Amino acid sequence: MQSSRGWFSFMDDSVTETLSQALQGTGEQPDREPDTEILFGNLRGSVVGLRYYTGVVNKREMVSLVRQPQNPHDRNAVMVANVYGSQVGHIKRELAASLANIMDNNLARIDGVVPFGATNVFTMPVVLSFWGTEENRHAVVQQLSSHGFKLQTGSSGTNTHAHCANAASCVGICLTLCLKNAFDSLFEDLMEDKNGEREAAVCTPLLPHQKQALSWMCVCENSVALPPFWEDKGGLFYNTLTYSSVRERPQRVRGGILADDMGLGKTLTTIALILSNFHNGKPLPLEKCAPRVMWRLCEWMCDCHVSDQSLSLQRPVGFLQCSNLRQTDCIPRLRVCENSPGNMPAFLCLCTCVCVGKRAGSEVGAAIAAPSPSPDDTAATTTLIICPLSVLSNWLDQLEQHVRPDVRLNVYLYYGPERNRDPRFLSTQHVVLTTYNVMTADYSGSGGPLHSVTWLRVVLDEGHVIRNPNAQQSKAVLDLNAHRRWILSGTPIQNSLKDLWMLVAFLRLKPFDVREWWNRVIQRPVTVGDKTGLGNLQALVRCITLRRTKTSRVGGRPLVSLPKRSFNIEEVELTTREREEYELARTEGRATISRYVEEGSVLRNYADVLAILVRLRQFCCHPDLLGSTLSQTGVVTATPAELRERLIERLRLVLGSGSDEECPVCLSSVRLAVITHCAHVYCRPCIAEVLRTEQPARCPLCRGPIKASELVEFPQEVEEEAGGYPSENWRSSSKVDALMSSLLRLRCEDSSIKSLVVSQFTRFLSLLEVPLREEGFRFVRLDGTMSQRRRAQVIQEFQSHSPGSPLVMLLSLKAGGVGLNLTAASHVFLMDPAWNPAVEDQCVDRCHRLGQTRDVVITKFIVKDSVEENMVKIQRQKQDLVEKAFGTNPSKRKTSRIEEIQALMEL
DNA sequence: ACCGCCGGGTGCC
DNA sequence: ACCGCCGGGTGCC
Repeated sequence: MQSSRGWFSFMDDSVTETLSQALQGTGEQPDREPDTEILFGNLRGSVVGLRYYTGVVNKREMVSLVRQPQNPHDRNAVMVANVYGSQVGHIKRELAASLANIMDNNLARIDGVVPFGATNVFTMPVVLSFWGTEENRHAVVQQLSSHGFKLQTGSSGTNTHAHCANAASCVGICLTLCLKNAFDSLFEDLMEDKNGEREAAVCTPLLPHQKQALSWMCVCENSVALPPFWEDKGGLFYNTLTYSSVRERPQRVRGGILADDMGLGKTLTTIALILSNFHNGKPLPLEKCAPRVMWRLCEWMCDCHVSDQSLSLQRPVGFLQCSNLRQTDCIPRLRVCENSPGNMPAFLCLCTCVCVGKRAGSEVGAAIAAPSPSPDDTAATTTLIICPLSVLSNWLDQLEQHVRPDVRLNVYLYYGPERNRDPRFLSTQHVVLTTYNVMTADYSGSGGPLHSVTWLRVVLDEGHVIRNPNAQQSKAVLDLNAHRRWILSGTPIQNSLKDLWMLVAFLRLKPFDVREWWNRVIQRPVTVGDKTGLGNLQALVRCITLRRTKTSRVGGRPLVSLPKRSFNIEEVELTTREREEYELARTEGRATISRYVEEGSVLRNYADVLAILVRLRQFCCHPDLLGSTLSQTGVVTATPAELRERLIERLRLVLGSGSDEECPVCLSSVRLAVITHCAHVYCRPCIAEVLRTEQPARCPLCRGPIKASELVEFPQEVEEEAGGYPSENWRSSSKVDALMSSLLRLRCEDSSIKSLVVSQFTRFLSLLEVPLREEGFRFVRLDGTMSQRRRAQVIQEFQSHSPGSPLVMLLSLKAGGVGLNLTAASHVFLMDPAWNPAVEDQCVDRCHRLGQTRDVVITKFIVKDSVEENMVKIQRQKQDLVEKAFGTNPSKRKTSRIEEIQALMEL
């Protein structure tokens, strides 16, 4: 179930990057991507030599220009090809000389459209559009005019979005924004009733939305419909966007993108698809066998051979997590595998996960391959599933769990050094499961066993990982042979349309699998803000994608009904003694900060300010939280270098405490924190973007010069001084008391209710262990310092419903990935307010999600009359601010930040 | 190509 | 005739 943290941080970074680009985007950065290109103008030219080539075009058809530097007659030759790549002719010599120069120096991208005269015999006209970055405009115009050609500018061209072309401002911030909105609405209609439902061959009953997805997938696989934008024009097939036509029917890939939110059951639906839609819409013929659990136990017990003499087991082939087998039965007999992949729990064992013998290999294979009178190519019988390593065990678990125990599905785990690389063997399996890494390693640019098989179906799990077309794994994936192709991904579009191209290319959606047509027909029009382009994109996505979110509704009813959740703020009164101490610290802090405000040096002493704020926030939780390290030291006497050192040290302490600080660039929680020389904290990707685009680079907060080499890395999770607090020296606090009385009351009312206790301060979690232990609560703790393995253990323990299982989980606010599943808990106690409400929401979502059976109650403790109260007020305005921040400039944001601090300190 | 260009044939009106 | 003009041959790059 747990998705690797790595993928999520990857996603978050790229989101952050987009955001930071959006915030800084002025369109002036040199970027060769089509997004930033503008139209220089159009030029009428002619295509000659038509009679020598077979390529034909239609009226208004788009054509592409291809340089032919090796042409023996003219090294400037520019070939003209139609959408399908057939040569139509050449650009006339004189013009070609000029174009060659522009193309070879990459000064502009040149699109061609044949406006009319498509049936001419000897030559035909072509309208060329020149696209490039503003900085190259002059060179292009110059180059053309030196050959006596003049670009036509204005809206007279045939290009539909020419009117937008001169508005360079289109390219910058507003563009990114309108794109973002566009993405949001891209999927709007996708959750609608796609088709009826279909019965499944799995033993787990499918939920209605899963049945719906299954039948949609079956229709996608079985239908022979044309791909979008193609029309059958009596024998010829005509593309309504490129105006091209072909004689052979353009094949629509049998497959698509299942883009449901995480947790809606993409894996289960896919397993059901494999079982129920084999050839000609018939289910996969499966051999009956003894219930599989017995098989498994046999395997465990005899290690590598089985009592049933008719089957002989393969050699060990990989690693298998056996979490849903009877572990207690098997564990004593397991061999612990020494070279198991690092992030898998140690209870993994070397085992055989498939039993394939002579019988299974030959007879079953032959039965499946029996000839049938259908359009299906029945030679292909195997489904290849490729997934990240982190979800491999999930697939095995789910196959185990959902396939009826009395049938034998041959699943081969293509993983590990001993894997069977024989393509003939692989193609006799029902399912071959492997990882992107194994596939890519095998491929290494040319082929490999997986590329020698023609698969019935290829499934890319977490398919967004192939969004970078330059990555080896993407190239390898494109080169697989398959009849049906599926992408499973909760987030098919991460940050740009470019992500989608790779998916479309994988699905071989004609003609967009060729980058140029994708760019010309979809990407550039959409980027330039063309309404038709966006409509086309929507139409395209709609017919290859099914996406539902957990809030989607189908036919007016919610897709999945989550239990209610309620949110309370519980005000905590400090004791007189605490209040005195707090006021002392506050007055001191106020004095310091108000001095900075008067001097106008808040941002220069930002680290100091943060430290003061964190100190007060910690005080609200527990007076012992503030380590001695945060105490005030002399300020005036320090040299600038010492001051800087001190400030940076302060920041390290602030971050080290677990405090959820905000990145001034992306306005969300700092991820992969780095500290600048001038003592400000940013996400690494955010500041990297500043360094990349600004010359010379300046700190977005104080405008001081920054250098990449001077950034101080801050380790992701720092080990706070470990060890609990000795009970003798321990004292309580008002907030601790408030929590404990809630927990005790809950346990009294219903001892089966489990709670999450969340704080951003890891030390606070340690402090809380003492009273929990004293009151006899069984609890576990999950924080960022724990190994992947330990986390899995803790989660499993907490999620367990057995009588002695923990009632409380102490959870650090930022621990764990987004996918963390803590549905055993139905109460959430947020011990301290975070800057970023989204982080709190995320935390709550860990238990308020699919699988939660109880109503969820969230309690947030806020100390009355304190910074915390002010933080909550600011939080309320936060969403507003974030939205406005898109339109405001950095200096405005800087001011609002100072105002925010003043508000916090009531200055 | 119902063009342009080339180069040989030709040569007052 | 070291030209012009005519008309056939010819034709992408």
